[in-house]
Amino acid sequence: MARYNFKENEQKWQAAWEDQGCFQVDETADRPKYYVLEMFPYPSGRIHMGHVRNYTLGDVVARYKKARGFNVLHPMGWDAFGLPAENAAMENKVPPADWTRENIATMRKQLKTMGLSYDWSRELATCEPGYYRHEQKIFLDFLKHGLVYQKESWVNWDPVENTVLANEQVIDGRGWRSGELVEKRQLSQWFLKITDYAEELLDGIETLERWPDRVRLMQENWIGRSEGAHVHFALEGRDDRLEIYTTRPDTLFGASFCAVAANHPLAQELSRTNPDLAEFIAECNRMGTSEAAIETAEKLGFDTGVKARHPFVDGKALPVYVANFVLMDYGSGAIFGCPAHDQRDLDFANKYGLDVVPVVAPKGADAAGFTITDEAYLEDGLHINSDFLDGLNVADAKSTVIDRLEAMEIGTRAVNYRLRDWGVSRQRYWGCPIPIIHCGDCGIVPVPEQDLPVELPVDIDITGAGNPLAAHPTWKHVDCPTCGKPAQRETDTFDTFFESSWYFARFCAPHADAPLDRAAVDHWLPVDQYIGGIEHAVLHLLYSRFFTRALKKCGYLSVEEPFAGLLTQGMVCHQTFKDADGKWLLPTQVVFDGGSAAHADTGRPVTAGRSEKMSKSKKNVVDPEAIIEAYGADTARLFMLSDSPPDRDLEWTDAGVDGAWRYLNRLWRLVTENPAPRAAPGAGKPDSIDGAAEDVLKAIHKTIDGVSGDLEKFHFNKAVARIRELTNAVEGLKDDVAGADWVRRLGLETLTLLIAPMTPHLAEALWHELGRGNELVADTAWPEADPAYLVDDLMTVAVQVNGKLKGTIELPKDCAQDIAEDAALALDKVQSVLGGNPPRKVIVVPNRIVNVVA
RNA sequence: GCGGGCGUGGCGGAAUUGGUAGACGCGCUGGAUUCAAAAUCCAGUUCUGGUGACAGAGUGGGAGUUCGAUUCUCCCCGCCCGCACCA
Repeated sequence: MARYNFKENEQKWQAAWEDQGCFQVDETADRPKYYVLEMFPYPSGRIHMGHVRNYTLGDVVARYKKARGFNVLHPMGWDAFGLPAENAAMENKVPPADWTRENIATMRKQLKTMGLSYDWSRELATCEPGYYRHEQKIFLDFLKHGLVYQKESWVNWDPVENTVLANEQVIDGRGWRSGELVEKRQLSQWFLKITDYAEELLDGIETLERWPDRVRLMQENWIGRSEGAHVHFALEGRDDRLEIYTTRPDTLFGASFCAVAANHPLAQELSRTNPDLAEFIAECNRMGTSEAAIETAEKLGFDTGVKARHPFVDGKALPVYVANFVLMDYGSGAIFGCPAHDQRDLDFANKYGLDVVPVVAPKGADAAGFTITDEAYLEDGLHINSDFLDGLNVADAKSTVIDRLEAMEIGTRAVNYRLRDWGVSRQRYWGCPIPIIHCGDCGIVPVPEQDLPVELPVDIDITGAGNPLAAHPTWKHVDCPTCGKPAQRETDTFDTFFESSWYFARFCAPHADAPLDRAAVDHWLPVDQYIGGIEHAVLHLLYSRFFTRALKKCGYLSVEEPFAGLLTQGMVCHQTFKDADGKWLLPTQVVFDGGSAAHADTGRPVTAGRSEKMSKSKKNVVDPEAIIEAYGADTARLFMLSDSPPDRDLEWTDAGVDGAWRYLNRLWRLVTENPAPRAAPGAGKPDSIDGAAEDVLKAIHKTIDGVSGDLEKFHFNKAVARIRELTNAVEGLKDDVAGADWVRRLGLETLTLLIAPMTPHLAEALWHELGRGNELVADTAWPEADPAYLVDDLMTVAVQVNGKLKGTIELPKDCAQDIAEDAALALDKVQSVLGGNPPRKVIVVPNRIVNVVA
């Protein structure tokens, strides 16, 4: 029995695709466009199973759409700036550029063994000046259009990476890469005005119908829109006013204090003459922002002695505290506290002995007797103790009080967002230099466009201490482009999410002189289908949506949403093992003897842990290269698609891989060991076809129909199941029935075409075996289902008595209800249950079911 | 705390708008082939009882709507994910 030779075939057909330029695209094709994109990888060194899954999913979509007649753009590139290159430089004394380029070469080679249908002529790497010079131009355009500003601000400082992090990069108070607790520091930073687009980004979510609800919701929460009011409190003995933000202006009559953040200008000012306050503020800044820190931290306040005048109650003055739970970067960094209707305010009031005045009482409650002790009342109700608001419900009171505040010119209706502007400055070497020059006389001077790119210096010493660009002896020293006097370059580089925020647009014309080629982006964008991990739900995917709008403002493109469809794939998981000492073990270090596992070398017992995401630290990784070497790319691809829906986690199992491998060989044998199908193609349908062959013929067309639908909806696992079912049917077809050869051949051709997007090399080999000469499946159209074969003349109808299945009957399609009823009642089992009595009722659902109610 | 999702055989997972639960695969059992093994092929495989035909139960648990519920409603349990001192 000849096994399928995957090594020979995979090389052969990859070469054939490349020689014929199968996957190179152009804009002139007279076919509808389809842009499918997978999130490009960071070139960390080698591809991992997550890549294999991601790129297999994308490749199936790309090949399927191509077969369906679309002009498919399917590019690949490298998200090549980032910290690991600098770490490698420190450890191995290799320049980051060399390290990155070597990794790219390795990973490109690995990806090519997977047989992915990329247009490699469009490959790009973000660390090359040919890419980032355009990024610098875009930044300067953003600057011109008022989308960029610099400001001194409190930032998240990662003490391990020695750099600033964006809010989106702080997970649970820790750096998203380092895992270290983030500190607050004040630095001068460049910001992109993503908040200008908060409303648009929020509204745009509605239009993203082909995005997972989960991601849409996460972005919605991240943007965090709330409606309320800004209110200005006059301060006793001072000229300035305190501006607070509240979503409950209706509770103003219950106010008993005001509080400002530790970093609030008022707190800062007062601390200069008050050492105790200065110490309190310093303590606040030291406090972590992690979950644990927040949970355990006491709500602390420091009474500044300043009093705020109540806007409506003459003579009522509220103490102004500095409080550790008030955030400077939300609202205006100041609040008023209404203890009766906010739990945290209540806790604070109880701690510091402040008044608790209820101003909303449940409908029908005795207003005079309604008191609050240790649980705040948050529900709707009617206002009490509130002068002109008394008797109103919460919504009406809000509206009324804001009208009054506006009339008095001490407050305004306001919408507030949780979203912050995107700080893009990073104190790193391996990133895109920010094209700005700081001049003592002229201030901030953009690098003139003709001087772009500002290239990274190659002779760099990376020590890990501080910013290497700032430490370079000459790089930062330039003459001011405006006045010619000595000046200094900006030594910060961009956050690496900057590069990935527009690469999908660059792929449309990756060799253009301008950042984007208007005709090309107008043709290709938006990306029709984007595929990648859920971990970018609020980072990359939100930044890209913002960038697209910003690029539109600068006249680069016309779309607002970059990704029309989004598929978020699950993780690739694998069993974990620990030895007796609790140390993680590689799967290869474990041997199974009966039901128990033992260490391969020592024989000591091993505990099998739960399946978790493949990671080096847990030692449960499987190297794709080894799998492709042992089984071939098609086996790996098929396995990735077979077992789990793409958005769910996938459990890697050796048995599953074996199963995929066995199926490939089964199909191979079915084609190569059966002489009849190898006859020349194109023979007409024979006059006589036996019923058994006719059934297979119907199965063929139903499978085409079903698989097409599954692939449209990305139900790859169901498509594989259907293909295997058809394989069983074709294999089971007896030789001696009329028309068997012809039907079998059609079945094998169909199977070949249907499986081609998933196992493209095998499909080419089968196509060749089927006598197709030099025709490539990659250039062959998707099969069409003949509607005539999709319907059956006879339907199998289930018969139930009182909802319990008693048997099935064969009925002509769409037959009369009384015929169905009679046939069902004629069943012995139905009769025995009825016991001679007439049925109380019979429900007939045509072509599906007859339910007899006894 | 807020928001969202999920729960189906030994396992991964299928089941149109409510209409034959367990497709397809993995694993397992028995058999064929083989000197033997691998590979391959055939048969079986939700659970319980029964040699068997068959009977009963069954989609996390409990109630409800319905002729009929994995699917819809309510309550509870368990697991997972996101956000989190957001005023």
